[in-house]
Amino acid sequence: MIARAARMMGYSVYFPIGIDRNGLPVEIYTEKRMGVSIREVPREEFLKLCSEALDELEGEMLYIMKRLGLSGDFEHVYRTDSPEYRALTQATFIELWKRGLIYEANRPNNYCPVCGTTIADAEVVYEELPTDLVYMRFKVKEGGEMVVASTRPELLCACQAVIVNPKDERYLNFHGKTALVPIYGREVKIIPHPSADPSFGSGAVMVCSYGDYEDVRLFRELGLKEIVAIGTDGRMKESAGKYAGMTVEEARRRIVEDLKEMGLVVKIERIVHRVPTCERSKNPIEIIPMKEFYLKQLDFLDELKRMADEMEFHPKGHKAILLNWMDSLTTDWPISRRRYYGTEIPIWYCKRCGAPNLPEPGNYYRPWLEGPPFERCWRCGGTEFVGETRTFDTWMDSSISSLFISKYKKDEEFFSKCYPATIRPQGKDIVRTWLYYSMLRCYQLTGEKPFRHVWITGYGLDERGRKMSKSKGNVLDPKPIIERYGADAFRLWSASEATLGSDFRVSERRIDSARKFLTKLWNISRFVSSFPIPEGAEPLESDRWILAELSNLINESLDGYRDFNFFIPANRVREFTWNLFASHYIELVKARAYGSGFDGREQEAAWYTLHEVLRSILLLLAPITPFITDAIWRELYSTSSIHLERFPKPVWSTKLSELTPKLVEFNSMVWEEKKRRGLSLKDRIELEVPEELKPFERDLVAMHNLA
RNA sequence: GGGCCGGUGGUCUAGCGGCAUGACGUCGCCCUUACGCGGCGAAGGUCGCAGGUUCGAAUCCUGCCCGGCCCA
Repeated sequence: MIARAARMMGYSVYFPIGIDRNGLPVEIYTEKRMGVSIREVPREEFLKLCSEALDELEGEMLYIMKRLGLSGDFEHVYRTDSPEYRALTQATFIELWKRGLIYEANRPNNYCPVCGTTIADAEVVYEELPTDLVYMRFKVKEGGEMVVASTRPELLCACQAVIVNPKDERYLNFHGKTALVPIYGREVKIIPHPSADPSFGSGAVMVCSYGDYEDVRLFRELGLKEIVAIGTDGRMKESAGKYAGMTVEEARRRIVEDLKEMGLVVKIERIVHRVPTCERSKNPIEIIPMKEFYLKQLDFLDELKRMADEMEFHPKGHKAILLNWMDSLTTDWPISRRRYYGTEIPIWYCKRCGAPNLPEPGNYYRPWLEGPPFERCWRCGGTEFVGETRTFDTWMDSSISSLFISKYKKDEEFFSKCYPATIRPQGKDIVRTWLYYSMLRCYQLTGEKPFRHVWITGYGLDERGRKMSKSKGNVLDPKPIIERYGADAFRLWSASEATLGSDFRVSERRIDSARKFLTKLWNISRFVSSFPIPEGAEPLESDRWILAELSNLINESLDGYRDFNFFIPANRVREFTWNLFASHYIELVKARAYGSGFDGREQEAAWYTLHEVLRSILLLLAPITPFITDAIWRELYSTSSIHLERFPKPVWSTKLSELTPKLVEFNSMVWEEKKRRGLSLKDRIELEVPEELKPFERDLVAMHNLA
């Protein structure tokens, strides 16, 4: 709709179609679909399976896009997993590496044991889950004991401190004393710290590496020494003692049993707790220190916020989602992933000195499979290398789509014309990823914003108002719906269901009512088409009235189109067409159009106006319902497509629209009166036309058979 | 705990300072020569709650309640 509307506003439109094929979701889908595990199948074979699964999905997607009438360039579909695209991702990495924006660091990170990889904060989703809050007895070395509550008792082995709120009177005399960690017997300090909430649990909190981000912060702040409790396989490490090798859940269960036996459990409370989970696998994540590559982002936030001000948001309010996200960032972006189906990190390490060696940008490199395109290590001159096996976060690819489509580093002239892109359409759920990362990466590479307008839609909700998601299984397959109701009905429904940016409920009944409007439009066209199209005519007063309303309609619709808010034209055109044009105007001029009681000049005026209004309605609807409008257009008005036309202009005076309420009211009054008297609508009735409506008198008399 | 968005007839939705918009559904009547996938009409609302500003508030302000999303 955006592309079609822009074209009708006179812009030359470039609408590339791209399929994002990288990343975790693909791998997880493939594992399920093909019944394999990424860890059991050789890498090359797994990649092949992914690629096959993707081809299937892509075929389906492209079919739906075409069937829906997307007016993009299907001749040149691009894919983010093509060698050209990946070469660009790698080239931009190499460029940023050279500029020192990328570094490797070992720090606690979100780790999904199921996916087997580090993930970024943007990929973490919080889930309310029931959890046991275990109240445990800790002996105090200096005498006495205290109760510590935790949802993660299996992390006792990594406990390095106990904190209490400084104002919490229960623990005043424990400040600075030493607690003994149950089972492990390690001595840890009892530290007063404001982040302990006296109202949660016992008010005493154990600080472990790492139960949550708070722990990470406290370890840093208090200078504690981290103990790695959980390994990348999701199992307890040696530091857990007898629990080593168990899964986290198993260890938790066993350690609680043991504590109970030792009489150290005071009570267990069932609570609902916010648990960070992996957006892809839906499993709880662990915070595990790992060595990963990072792209600097914190240093750029001020500039990015300034850039956000230069971009126009549709709707305006959704810029806040982006700014909120920027404000919540506290670490740089971890960009390396321990997965297979993604763009490879183009690095070979020197076997002799370990130095990372990067190739020249421009080609697509697969270091896990191929040798390096150079002979010697830049640092020590070594000649043997080992390739990096990790891949990039998929957003490293997706975030530069606006560079790829504008032929960045490939075609200077084209790039200078097409970058920044005019508009980025996307859902509000990927503001923190696609939108944010695009801004970050494109700014770092070009110093410019990636696009001028950002167009953000809401979520699709199911009939009960829940957000649709693949994991909840409440997603609707658009294919059968399009087949049942038609693409135009589906498009019209999607445009008129909710205003831009707000969530919309998917209901078949409503899609069906959009279809009914198209039938109505079809029938209106059939009626209008039964009259010739006069070259020109002198409109009568009632003709000028509907033309006045038409001017209003055009103005309002174009306002909507300029904001790319299709809700406005979709609903305004529907209302105008059904409730004014069909109900009132067509009825008003039917007699005149048929020529009964009017002369030829007057008849032609009606014909002219009917066609003029229909023509405008079709043009105004063309971006929203391209198929039916084009069919009618070619039948009636042209041998060429409606999609080559421009929007109509509001050339008629809008003055007479003042009379609309009076006219509508009068017609209703007559219909009601006839009904009241048990008259047929054809029957004669004695009624006076009100003074204001005198200009329409002859049409009104004919319409209602007034005496 | 903080932020954002929303709360309007049975359902959904517009309006965001001046008689409450439209759709779906419900009910009744109607072969009116474009359309019964239709036409006309009707019933149905203390516009989340409580205050305040104003000649006037669904609309602005304050507080609260409920729902959703995001963040800590």
